Amino acid sequence: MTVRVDHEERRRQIAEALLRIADTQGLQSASMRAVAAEAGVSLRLVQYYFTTKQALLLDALARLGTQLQARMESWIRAAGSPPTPRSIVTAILSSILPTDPESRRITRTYAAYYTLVLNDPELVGKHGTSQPDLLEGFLAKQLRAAQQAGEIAPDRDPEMTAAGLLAMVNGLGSSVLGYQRTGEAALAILNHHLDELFRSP
Amino acid sequence: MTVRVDHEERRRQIAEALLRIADTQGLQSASMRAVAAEAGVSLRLVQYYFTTKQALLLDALARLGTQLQARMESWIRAAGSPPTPRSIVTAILSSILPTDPESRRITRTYAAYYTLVLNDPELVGKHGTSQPDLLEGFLAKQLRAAQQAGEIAPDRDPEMTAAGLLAMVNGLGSSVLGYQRTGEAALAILNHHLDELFRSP
DNA sequence: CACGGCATGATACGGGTGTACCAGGAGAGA
DNA sequence: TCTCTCCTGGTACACCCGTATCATGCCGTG
Repeated sequence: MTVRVDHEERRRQIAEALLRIADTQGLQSASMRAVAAEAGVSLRLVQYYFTTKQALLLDALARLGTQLQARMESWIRAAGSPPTPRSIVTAILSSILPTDPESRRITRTYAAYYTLVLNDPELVGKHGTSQPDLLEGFLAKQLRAAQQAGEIAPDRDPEMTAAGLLAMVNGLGSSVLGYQRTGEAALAILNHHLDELFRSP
Repeated sequence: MTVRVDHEERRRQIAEALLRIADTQGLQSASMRAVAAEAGVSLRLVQYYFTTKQALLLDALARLGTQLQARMESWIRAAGSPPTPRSIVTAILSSILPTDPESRRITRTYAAYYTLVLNDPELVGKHGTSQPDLLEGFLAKQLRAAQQAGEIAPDRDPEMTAAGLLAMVNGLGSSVLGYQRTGEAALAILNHHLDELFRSP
């Protein structure tokens, strides 16, 4: 029953080669041949495990999402015990900011995919509700909890605040990747706004 | 002394064809041939007026910047007379949000250029301090004025707030372009945060 | 032992890309 | 009128792309 080689392992190896190229040279440089070379396999093998390029791109994107989720969960775990709503919110938002090599890599690659999707919407569209919406809801839930604990003014709208914070972090990330700001500066801006948000009314 | 054809007019015609393609099909579809066809001229002419593709890209980007600036100034003018700091800030931020065809076009095209620059930093790097920084400073100045007028709590840091707002609008724009939110929803989120910011302490 | 399917390699095909080259017409200055 | 510079067209070149095709090992199963 066991196949000769581990398909999943090969697919992972190839998909991660794609992500590596997307990070360092951009997605437009991630040709089938380049991915094959980066993964150390022949072009034919890339075709074999991912029939088409779009399939490869989608698979790699899914893996990237998994990586980001793992990173966020790790940061939440490291946020302190017991976790408070504020520490969770801070952990989530900071983990997205490109402040270290791993987050830089993830953010850069996401940005590359973003532009790809902009001009080919149905490439990724069928997934229905996208991850950002789920994250936004989770964040809003934490904000509401903090609100009930009296850490946030009661007249703040949790949904709007969550959406705004997420958008801000996204924009800050863009500016960091665009060399307009350092990761530390972006983090300082984020923390300033969190301090402003979390102060007893 | 006058040349036979108006060089500047031809260059504008070609560069705007590039921007039109970048908006509708993405920058990667803006090949020399496609731009020539869109502008209704021969490939040779595109080469003649812009020797290389990079020159064409840079010229078009400069024009895009001019268009955005004109839009912002127009919105500030329309913000009401006399303009208050709050109306100016609101006008600037709303004018960036992709809520109508023109702003959608500008934002989309900027996003396309952004990804291009990500993997070729020195393409646009020599321009020194970039426009966003200037805008951030201007915004901060308006916030400080509002602060002195008592419309904003005095313990807010104008620079940090300006940077945060700008990043938030940028992120909101991304989500609108990515079909995660409508332009109206993004505007509502922005206004909610502005209401929160501009309330007498 | 034979055989059928999985896994791999080499290479071909049609098309698109940026750029370079060659040629010619048209109007201005001598 | 001659000439020279500006402007324009057509086309060729070398390269890269995604995909398809043909061939050939190897291994488990009958």
